[in-house]
Amino acid sequence: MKTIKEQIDIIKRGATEIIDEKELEQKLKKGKPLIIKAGFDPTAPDLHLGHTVLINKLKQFQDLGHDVHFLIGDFTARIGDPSGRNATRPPLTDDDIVANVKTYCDQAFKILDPNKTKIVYNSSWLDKLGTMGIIKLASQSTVARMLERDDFSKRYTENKSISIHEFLYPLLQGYDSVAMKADVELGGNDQKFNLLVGRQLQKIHDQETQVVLMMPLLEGTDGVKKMSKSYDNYIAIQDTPKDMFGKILSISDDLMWRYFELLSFRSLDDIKALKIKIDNNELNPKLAKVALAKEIIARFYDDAAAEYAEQEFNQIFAKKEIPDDIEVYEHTLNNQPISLLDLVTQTGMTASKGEARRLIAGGGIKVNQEKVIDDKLSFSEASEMIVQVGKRTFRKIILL
RNA sequence: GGAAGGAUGCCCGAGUGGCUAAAGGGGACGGGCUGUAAACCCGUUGACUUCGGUCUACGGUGGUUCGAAUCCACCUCCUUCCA
Repeated sequence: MKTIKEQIDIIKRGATEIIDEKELEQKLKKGKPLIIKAGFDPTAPDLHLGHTVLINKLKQFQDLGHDVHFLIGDFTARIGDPSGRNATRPPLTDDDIVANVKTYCDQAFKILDPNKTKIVYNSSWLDKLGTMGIIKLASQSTVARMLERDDFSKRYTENKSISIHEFLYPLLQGYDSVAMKADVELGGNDQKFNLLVGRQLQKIHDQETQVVLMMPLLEGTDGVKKMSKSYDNYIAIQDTPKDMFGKILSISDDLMWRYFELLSFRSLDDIKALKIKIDNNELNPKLAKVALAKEIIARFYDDAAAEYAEQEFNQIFAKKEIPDDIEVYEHTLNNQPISLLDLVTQTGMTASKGEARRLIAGGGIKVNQEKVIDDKLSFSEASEMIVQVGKRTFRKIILL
């Protein structure tokens, strides 16, 4: 059993803010496992590295002997949460939710211990709330209070619409904490308001207030926006080792440190030492990035997969060779010649013939390692070729 | 319920009858340079095409006109002010 000081150090690592640290200490002093709450929306079954920042933290709590509750926000998912986005999300069906939750857990359990994790659904208490319950809940906060939330006040002053039910989400999320008697709630930085509502409501319900632990939002591979599927800047847990390697290598050097801080299990001292080496030109930043990529791949696959991903990467990009396992596409000629434009579009390498034409004009398509110059190129004889679009899309095409 | 303003391509945004597949910016993609980094430079950014054009597209539906993103009518949605 770790001392309270040691526990707090582990809990604090990487966190942006804890409200309130003293309360946390007091809770820990009781020596009982704490109820740790973290909510997930079962809308996007693809977990990405951004989610793992939080899951890693849950894992740490778990290792410290606390009681991790993985909260599935199935109630809200069935309504279609529009918060933060302009476009409303389509509501999910029950079947969708069941399927999503399964994929969710499969992925999360690559980090968390399934035997020590309780999965709870907020529909199990929110369904019972009823209209009166919701109105009562709504009476426990105020419009002014809601407008304190950044995105609400911003949208309000910008004359953008805010639906009434959006005010309900923080309240429902807060009510989850009441129903769960949460001791600690984990959330992203952007969740601060909602997390604090939990404390407020617990107070009203005469409960001990939860400690709120905020983790930074991980930037996506573009280094600017938060990692998110909708921005297409994410590295999914289910990405192949090859994709993971490529995506991690393509992040900027600045961003690499952020990833080290939030995703690597290396000690902070270790990371600092690495940075000093690079600053002194003793180490190519690329090599640090390779190490990071391999560490992460090994976490979700294994060392061999990480090794192989690196090899393949070097083959394609360093040596500019062609990868081993290329998707094969067969086409039967039937005495009809086929144009490269058609071929490349049919295989899905380009979205349209127009795009293919433009790519050729810009020198972006190669056949058997040769840049294609003529966009009228076509093939009439049985043959085999490697077609490359851009830097990373390869296809082996067999003409019969 | 009354009044006013608005909706344009992936996003923001200019455009008030033909020269508009629609300025400009962002993003994205491709090329160059590199370490598939950043920065920078160049190019592309609706589909089809026999490369002559054809079709689709400025919230929706109709209309005026030789011709509409642009004018008119109705509708939908958003915002503001008044009640």
